[in-house]
Amino acid sequence: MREGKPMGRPRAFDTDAALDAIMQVFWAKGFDGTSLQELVGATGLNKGSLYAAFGDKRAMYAQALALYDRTQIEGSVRDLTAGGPALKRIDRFLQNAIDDASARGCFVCNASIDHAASDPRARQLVRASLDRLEAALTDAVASLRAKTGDGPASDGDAMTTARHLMTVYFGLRVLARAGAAPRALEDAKDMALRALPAAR
Amino acid sequence: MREGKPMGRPRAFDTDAALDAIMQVFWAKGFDGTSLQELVGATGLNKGSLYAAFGDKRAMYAQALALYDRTQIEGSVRDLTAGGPALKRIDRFLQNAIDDASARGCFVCNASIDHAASDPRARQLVRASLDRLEAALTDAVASLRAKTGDGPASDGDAMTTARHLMTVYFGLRVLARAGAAPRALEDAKDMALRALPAAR
DNA sequence: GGACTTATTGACCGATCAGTCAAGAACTGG
DNA sequence: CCAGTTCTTGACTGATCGGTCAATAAGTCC
Repeated sequence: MREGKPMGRPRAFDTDAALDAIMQVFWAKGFDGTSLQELVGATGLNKGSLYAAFGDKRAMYAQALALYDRTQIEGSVRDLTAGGPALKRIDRFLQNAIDDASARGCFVCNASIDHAASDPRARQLVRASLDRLEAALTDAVASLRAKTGDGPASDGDAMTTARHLMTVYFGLRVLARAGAAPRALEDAKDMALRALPAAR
Repeated sequence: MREGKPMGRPRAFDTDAALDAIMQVFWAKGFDGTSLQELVGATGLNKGSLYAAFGDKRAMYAQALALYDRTQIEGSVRDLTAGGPALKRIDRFLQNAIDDASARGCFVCNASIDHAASDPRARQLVRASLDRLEAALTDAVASLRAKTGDGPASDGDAMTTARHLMTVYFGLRVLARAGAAPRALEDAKDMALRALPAAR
């Protein structure tokens, strides 16, 4: 389905591109820090079109979060579960948080503090992204253990380790956004990697 | 100095109590999420008095952050550097982040994402609090190593470990605010503690 | 070519935003 | 008492907030 053109006047703009622009602004400035005017400026659309296409501000934020999950989180998940040495995959994952030059941090992390506390829909999307990340990290840790043959390596242990890594990841995101020295962040990362079974 | 009463009409309110009320609101709702009206409501003062006593909104936020440092951060620093088993002190420090029922999280952590990115003054205060925490954690880790006699225990190693713990702390704060299951957070905490020299 | 449907546009809405100010009240010093 | 100083109060500002709407444009369907 969805074959023939819909009736009525066709959209004059690319919905995906507009949502991407919206995501960039929310990502950098948060929910309360972003005004409709800024979204108008970033997308080049006018207010009416934005509301018609995406709904109200909360709905725009939710869709921006969903887009972040579909692109950025999905990218991290793919990298974490791809081939190659698992230790390297995990290292790169954490290093990305340190190297983020844009200082926007992680949208999911920002949303956790910014808006997820007051908006159930945002909270739900954040939780979904966190679960996906946790699963991907668990996968990476499990393949790490499998390779090094470090005991029976129950899934529970792998998940515990993954949860630790995810906590470190979000901590790095916060500290990076606070302007911590990269050296301090790399110290934290190194210590986290040293706690991995393969590094024993 | 500051002996005789000042001239003019005396303040009818307790400045410290008012600032505490201001801190509570900013802490829970962030900078952009807080309106002057809410501060008026929380303090019981009217706008004019607030501006006369604390300056504009940014200045109020900065003073609220400073108060947080003087009270909450100072409390954590004291607990971390107090007597008793160092492992227990560190454990309690992390557990506090997990047990936070108010879901306000840590004001410094919230500020890092919320406002420190756009306000140099706030950023500076955040950095100061982070440094204090890092120093206290380094102290706790050092006394941990000293007790277990785990090698020469250079200060550099202790600081590296402290940075890891601080990263975990902030990660826990974010995930707790996002509504993560306490079990997941305790898993992360346990893994972090297991990486400590005394636990080897 | 109408009838119908949808998108665009810019003006418009009331509410709220951060911030100011003049007038009066409460104090000290003489 | 009066002069000087500071604090309180509430009304007020212009700007901006999120959100709506009627008029018009651009398409499809018959």
